[in-house]
Amino acid sequence: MDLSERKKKILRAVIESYVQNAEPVGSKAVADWARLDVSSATIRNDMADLEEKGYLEQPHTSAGRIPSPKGYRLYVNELMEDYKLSMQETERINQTLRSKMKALDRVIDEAGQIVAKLTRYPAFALTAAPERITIRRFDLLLIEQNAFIAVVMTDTNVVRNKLFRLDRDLSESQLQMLGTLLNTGFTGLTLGEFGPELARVAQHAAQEAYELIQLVVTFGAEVLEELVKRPIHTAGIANLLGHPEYQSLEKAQPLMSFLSDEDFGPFPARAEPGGPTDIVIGPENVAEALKDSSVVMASYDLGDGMRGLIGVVGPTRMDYAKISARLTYVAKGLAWIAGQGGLPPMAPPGGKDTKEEIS
Amino acid sequence: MDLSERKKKILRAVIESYVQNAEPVGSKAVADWARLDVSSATIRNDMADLEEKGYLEQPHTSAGRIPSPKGYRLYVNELMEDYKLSMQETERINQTLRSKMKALDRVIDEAGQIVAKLTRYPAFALTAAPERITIRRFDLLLIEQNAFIAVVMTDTNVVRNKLFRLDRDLSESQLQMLGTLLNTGFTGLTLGEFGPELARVAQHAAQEAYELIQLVVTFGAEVLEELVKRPIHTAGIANLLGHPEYQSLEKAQPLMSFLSDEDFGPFPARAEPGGPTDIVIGPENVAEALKDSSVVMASYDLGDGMRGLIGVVGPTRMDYAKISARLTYVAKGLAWIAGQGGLPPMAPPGGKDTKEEIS
DNA sequence: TTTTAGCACTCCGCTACCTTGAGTGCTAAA
DNA sequence: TTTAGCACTCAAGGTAGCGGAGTGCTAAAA
Repeated sequence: MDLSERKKKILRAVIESYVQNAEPVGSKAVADWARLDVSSATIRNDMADLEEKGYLEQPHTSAGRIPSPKGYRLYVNELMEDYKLSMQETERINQTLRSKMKALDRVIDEAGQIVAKLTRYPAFALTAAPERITIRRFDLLLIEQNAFIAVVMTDTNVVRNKLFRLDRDLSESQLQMLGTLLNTGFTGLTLGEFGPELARVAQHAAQEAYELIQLVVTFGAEVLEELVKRPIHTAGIANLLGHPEYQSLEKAQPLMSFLSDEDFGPFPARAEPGGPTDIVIGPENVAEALKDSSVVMASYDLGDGMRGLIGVVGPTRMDYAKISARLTYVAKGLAWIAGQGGLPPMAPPGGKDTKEEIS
Repeated sequence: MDLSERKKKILRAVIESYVQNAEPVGSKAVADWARLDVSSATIRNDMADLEEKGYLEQPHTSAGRIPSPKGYRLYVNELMEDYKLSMQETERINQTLRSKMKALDRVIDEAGQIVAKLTRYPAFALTAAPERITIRRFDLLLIEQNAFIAVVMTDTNVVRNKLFRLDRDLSESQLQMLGTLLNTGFTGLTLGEFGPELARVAQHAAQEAYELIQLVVTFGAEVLEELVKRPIHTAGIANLLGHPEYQSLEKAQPLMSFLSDEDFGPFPARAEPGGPTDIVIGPENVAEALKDSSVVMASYDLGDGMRGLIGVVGPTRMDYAKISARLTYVAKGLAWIAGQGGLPPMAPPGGKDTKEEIS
């Protein structure tokens, strides 16, 4: 089932031409595109063969060929050359990351937007917490007689706070006691273990104290839940419309709705942090709405067991090489920021050398 | 320039039919819709008059009439009857608000999504801080020898935190001193006043201490900046495609891009908190991309000088009454949540038979 | 055996044309 | 002032014809 060198070149030419022009590619076009010193008739024969083998498709007789998902897959696995980011590109990404620099939380929220702008495809970003995430510590700050701030920190170093107002007064020492209770009773517990422990405490503690405990513990549970549920942030959904395959509303709408739906299901994030991007082509997607589209995603390490995932969704006709390169670069930048505790990268994280490329 | 009673009825019939069916309305249809005991010919004459006066428009000769922005304006100001939310609707909104209940911060972020789902139009949500917002207090929590959490709270009771990691160790007492410095030097300052004060401190303080101060103060400035800049959260942009006026890509795309653009400029939020909704029809909008669409928004009070704004964007052909009622209701719910310090409303905030006031 | 040129064939996309029907404005009568 | 009648207009939808790109096949050339 091995393809001859020439056929591979033809397949590659078809894909790259189609990626650029979004139009079926004819034998003549291939002859011009790839400098194979054979006539279009020869290429025609080879293309017929490639179609029979399932790498190419024909929208209709007398149209050119377009790559099939299988064709894209072969391309991604074997034929694709690494795309080198140009100096301008890396500089642009660096600047964006630097200017958008805020608390890491926000960076991740905004990573999607950055990627969407960068790739002109809709993007998504999410963070994945380890399954057994727990609260590491509670801190309580009295700010008025009847109001305090609860600050909780998970064992993955995520910090969240919430302001509580009560209808009665509270002393500093009461608050300290409450803090001690929380830190001894409710740290190191996973989400599911909160309920039983809370019930146990309900028996010992006074009614008043219990109410406070419940309040703060509930908040802690919400934090854990949010992290475990890993909500997906999407950005640049409107970018879809810029690409010809989504010009017809019937094509665009389902995908847009799918992406708008806050939780489009736990992605099968196979990609290893820091590793190569994960490319899922057309029908390889599980979600029905993605069957005609491709997903490219990069995973990165946030430290403390937390992982981040950013990716884009687009037509199967994507410049996988370029998108991959950019995603990887942004992912590296984010990991860098996380590792540095918030300092933006002042130089390209990966240290790449540059090659001329068409943008 | 006063219209006869019959002409008003005709105008209203045209608008309500058009809102429902999205198709130009003919004289015959009006005759059926509104039970005026006159023939279509009579209505035809009146409609011609209404067109001459600028309340109706004709897409082309031999089509029915559609309302002009001026017509909608008259309708909204005088003809529209208050829409009563049904029991099911209020119950549904209540449930959503209750189930989405989290820290107020998140609620506001999600308010847009709730509204988008509720109205089937794209929605936006933002909060507006008073101009002269300041930091009320800093709290620093040591969590490891070389890491601490900074918690800042504004005078509008917004609380934000950030984790700092250092490359050297820090003692509890050092941190306390730092906290005192911050709380004496940098509370009560507006964004612009940070710089000079920081410069002043730079002269007195030791290099080491200054670095720390700068770190935390910068974070405080970021918080203030975020609140003042009031970023707009949008949701449900894909909802646009569900409406016939955005079926053609040329119409939909500019608006979608506009809405995707994180900051579509400071809205002229004329609406008073708790007051009636603000309705901006078609060309009344300043933004070019909105000239063919309408915006309905409701403002609400978040306490401490903070205000929230939620709204939807849709075709000029909107059911203004219904949308207004729903927005007002959600806005009231949010104000309620804010006022109650985070407790979800267990009963409709306004009473079940609430009549929404719309001027 | 592989490559090439030639040629008939297919089918999409475009334009031009026609038909249909809804809705109008106008006129003259009630 | 209202109504009925009628000619007129124009968008939408359907059909026919064509031009062109690209194919598969065949037979000759390398």
